[in-house]
Amino acid sequence: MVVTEAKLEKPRLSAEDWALAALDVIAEQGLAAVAVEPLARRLGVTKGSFYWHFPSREALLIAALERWEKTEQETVFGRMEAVSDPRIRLRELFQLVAHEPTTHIIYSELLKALDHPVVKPVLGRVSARRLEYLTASFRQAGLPRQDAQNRARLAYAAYVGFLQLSLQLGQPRLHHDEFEAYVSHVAATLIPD
Amino acid sequence: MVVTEAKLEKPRLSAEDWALAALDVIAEQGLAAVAVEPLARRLGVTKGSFYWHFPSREALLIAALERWEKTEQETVFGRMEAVSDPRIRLRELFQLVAHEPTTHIIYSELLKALDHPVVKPVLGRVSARRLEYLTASFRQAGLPRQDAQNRARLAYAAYVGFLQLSLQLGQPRLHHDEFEAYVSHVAATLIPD
DNA sequence: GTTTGTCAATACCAGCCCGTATGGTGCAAG
DNA sequence: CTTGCACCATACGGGCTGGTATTGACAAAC
Repeated sequence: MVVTEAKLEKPRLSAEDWALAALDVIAEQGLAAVAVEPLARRLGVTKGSFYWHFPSREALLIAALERWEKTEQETVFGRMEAVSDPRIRLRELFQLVAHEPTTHIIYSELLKALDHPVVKPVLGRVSARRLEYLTASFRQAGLPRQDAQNRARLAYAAYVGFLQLSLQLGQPRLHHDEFEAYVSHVAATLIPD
Repeated sequence: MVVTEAKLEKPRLSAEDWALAALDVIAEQGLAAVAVEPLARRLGVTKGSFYWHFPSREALLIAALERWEKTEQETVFGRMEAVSDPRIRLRELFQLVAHEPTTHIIYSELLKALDHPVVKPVLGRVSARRLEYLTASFRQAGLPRQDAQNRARLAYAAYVGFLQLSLQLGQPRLHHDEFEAYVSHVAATLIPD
């Protein structure tokens, strides 16, 4: 064998390992917590390792966000492209928030770190893509163009707000049945007949 | 005269001056930027002054948030209590976001700082009060209890999301006419006939 | 006019982090 | 076996911040 893929014994990190670890920290404690030394401790090494793989902390953030943006696009859009009926797609979107929340947690954390110049363009692209997709879905559902655009803004704002309120604030602490009822209500309210 | 109220010549700060300055910094650069030494520089004094008024940085945050919570309640609710028609109240709420955004900027910044243990209970109370108020308004507008609660959650999530997207991300960069059209659309969509 | 209380300047230490410089491992190819 | 590369440890300097301690200026009260 050319490469021994036994990662458990000798960690021997790669740049991608650092990027993944950074995304983990973002999901757990936010982007501000992505510091080199704590990350190194977390990975069982020291800073010396990090500065071999990356020239600076900012380079790590860029790499991590780049990676997240790719997987995000594949995950969310891949799952939603499969559904042809636009009315059901919206239900799927809100379902995803509760049932597979990892990507959305990172999105929510990045939303809190928009001050950082590296984050803003990434989230700008992601949000714009999602908004366009929503607008197109509402058009397919029968709304005229202006209404579809405004409805998409409303729906996406509701998505973002619900993320912040539930993940960050833990405010509407809904359990399963309540959540399903809420999703149904949202769908009935926002999706045209 | 007992007290010389000439604040311009001799600053001679009080604890409230520090709290107000802290709120300014929160609105401008977020809660993380509220540091003692930069604040002192901003006020033209040094740390020695600060630690006479407050025992710690956290005490300053508590005082600032306490003050914000009070004025927030007076401002927002005072403005909304005046309107009797619940359907118009929602329009007013969204209008406030655009036309008098200072309080909402702070709310948005605090939303980004929910990690901090001091922030969470404050925003929890504020959000809960607003949600209750919204729920009551929707009930007054004719919705049954469950629907009113879910509609309030939806409306408030849309409010929060729009705040984050517009203030932080600058994503839907709407000018006046577009914004008015969006508000009308939201009202038409969320408010029952 | 001395005392007291309020507010502020200065100096200082500890903690955390970024980034650099340099030396030290292991493994794999020649 | 030794050379080289990939990866990591150690040590250091500098910056920024929180917090403490001490002293100083200035007004009002007595």
